[in-house]
Amino acid sequence: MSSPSRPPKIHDVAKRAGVSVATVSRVFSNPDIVSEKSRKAVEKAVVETGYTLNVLGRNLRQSQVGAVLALVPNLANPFFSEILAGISEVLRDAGLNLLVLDTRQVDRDSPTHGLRNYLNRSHADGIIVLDGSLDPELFRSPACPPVVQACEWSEGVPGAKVLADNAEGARLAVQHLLDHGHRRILHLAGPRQNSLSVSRAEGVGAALSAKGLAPVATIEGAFTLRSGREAAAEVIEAAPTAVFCDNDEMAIGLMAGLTEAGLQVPEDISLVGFDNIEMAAYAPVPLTTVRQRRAVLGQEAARLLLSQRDGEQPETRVLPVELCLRRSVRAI
Amino acid sequence: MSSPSRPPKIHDVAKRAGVSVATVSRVFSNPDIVSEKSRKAVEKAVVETGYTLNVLGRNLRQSQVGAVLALVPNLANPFFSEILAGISEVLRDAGLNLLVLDTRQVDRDSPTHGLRNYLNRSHADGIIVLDGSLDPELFRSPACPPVVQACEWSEGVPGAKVLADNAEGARLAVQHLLDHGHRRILHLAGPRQNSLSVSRAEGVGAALSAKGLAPVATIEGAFTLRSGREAAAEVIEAAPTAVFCDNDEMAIGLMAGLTEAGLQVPEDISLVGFDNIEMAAYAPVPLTTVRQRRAVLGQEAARLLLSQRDGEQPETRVLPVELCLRRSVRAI
DNA sequence: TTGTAGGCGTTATCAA
DNA sequence: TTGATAACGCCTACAA
Repeated sequence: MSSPSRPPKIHDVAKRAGVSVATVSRVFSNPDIVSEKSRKAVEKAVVETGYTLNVLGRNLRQSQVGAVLALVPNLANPFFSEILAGISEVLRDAGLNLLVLDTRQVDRDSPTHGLRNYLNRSHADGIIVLDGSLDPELFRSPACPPVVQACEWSEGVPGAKVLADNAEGARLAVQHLLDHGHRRILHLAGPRQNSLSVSRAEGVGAALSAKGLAPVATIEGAFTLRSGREAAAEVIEAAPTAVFCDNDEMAIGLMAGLTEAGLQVPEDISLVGFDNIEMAAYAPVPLTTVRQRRAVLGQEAARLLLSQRDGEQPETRVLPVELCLRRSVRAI
Repeated sequence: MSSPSRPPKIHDVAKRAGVSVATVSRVFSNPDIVSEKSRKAVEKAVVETGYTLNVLGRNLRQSQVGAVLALVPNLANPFFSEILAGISEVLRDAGLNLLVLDTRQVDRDSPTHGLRNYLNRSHADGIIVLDGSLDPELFRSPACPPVVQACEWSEGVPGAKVLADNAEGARLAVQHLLDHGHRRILHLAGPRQNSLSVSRAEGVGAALSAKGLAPVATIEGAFTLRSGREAAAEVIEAAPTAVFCDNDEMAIGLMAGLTEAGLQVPEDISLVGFDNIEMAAYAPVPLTTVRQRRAVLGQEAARLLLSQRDGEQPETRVLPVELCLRRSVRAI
């Protein structure tokens, strides 16, 4: 408990406890194999010296970082925070830390400071990619630790994937609209090349084409409140009776835009979203939407990463989604 | 570029380039002091071997982790994600990584697995605390790296602080209500012991007492949408003409609760929030609120941490706030 | 059950 | 400008 100028090392503890450094080390990593007597002595010495394990030394020796890196397209976007919370939870139980990197904030391809330098076994023991717009080549280097893609994805990245059942969710949503008599259905989609947009467009197409229909229009948004609001004019022009939005934020933004233009939801236009963010229930008109469990998605991603690290085969897991009925859809 | 079973080390590069390991090291850390000839040779060898610097070795040698730890009360809460984005940005420019830890997810005081084990120079080069409910003693250990508190805080924690001007924000909000003729003002506050709640209550008190008034009631919420909605009954009972809410989520929740009870905002009750989350502008009634710049707060926190690391004195920085006028307040 | 000793990969010191 | 070498702090055969 004294306050030495230099932090105590394992050696100091050993000397004080009258045992070898190996014994001290064992008390930390595998207490059961050391005699009660030695263990007590070590524990006492640890308290007396104020020793704390130096993780840097251990990590170097064991060639492990003790942390997993999450690659997030936009750290400020609340959509990802719940996923991160799920990831964090599982990692913690496994004794691993969570590093996060905002892929917008990092040079994508600078050879010296770019993303590439993070994809290295000495930087992280594993990587969870939440950004589907990265160059798959980055992850194919032999120096790259195990990778799991979650939520968004891109082809060519090795490793496991966890996805919500995006196509099925979109299909459910549109089917719901069809069941309520809607025929003029508009799709307010995410960015064209985004993997989520692609899957959800599939689901939309599947539901509609079963009835011999197609969207009256597909508008490309940016998954943001603002882009939803800005789409209002174009939506009104296309005169749908219902709109399926690729996420809740665009739906709520569109709701605001429609209201400003004097249209009522759901009387004039029905709306369905995707995600079931908490705010969906508090929107001006509580939003009917597709729930995907973001925390579970994060947990699954972390679990898959751990099992991959333990040598198991990468697999793709598709998480079920379900429709959340509220008040933004009416029958016609 | 060959694919050796074991990753190349600095030694391999040195041999291949016909120089010493020291020279290779210098090419990475301080290229200018090595001759062009040697540098070229090393760079060539690096490419040929596919060498990447092993950060673990460097970190041990330099007794640094290359990362800063952010302690967040609830990683799933979108409020913090923007702060984290600000932190991340500044850290990145300084070549540091961001580790995040959800303080809810970690045993607060388990001696072997608890929070204490993270507050260690071998775990992180610095710590940014966004949780005001932690035991200050944790941060007083000599093994603890530099600390900065941001947003929430508690007394007794050493190091710098960055805060929004909470009292002034609350004062502005209540003054705004007073200016619109309101006299029966209710305060929907955060948890009683929370530092934000305390400061904001001060501001509320200051504005009201200047007019010889006091809140018609103070209700304790939990900063959540749900707690706002649940407060509706109690609010209605107290019959205020206006409510100041300690954050936007509670305000929007309350708005929903009031609407369900058949009251109109702002006709029957005016509402002011705090934070200016993006959703505030898209609430059923666009919410008048106090803006605090969360990204800036995060940036400042990171900057203060860096300057503290460089030996400068810890300081407290109070960031200005401003009123954001929308439609949830009307004159009476 | 315990101790000894070598090595994890890098950087910094010092001398050349 | 360069090279040899000793740390950095810990873990883990291997031997006792």
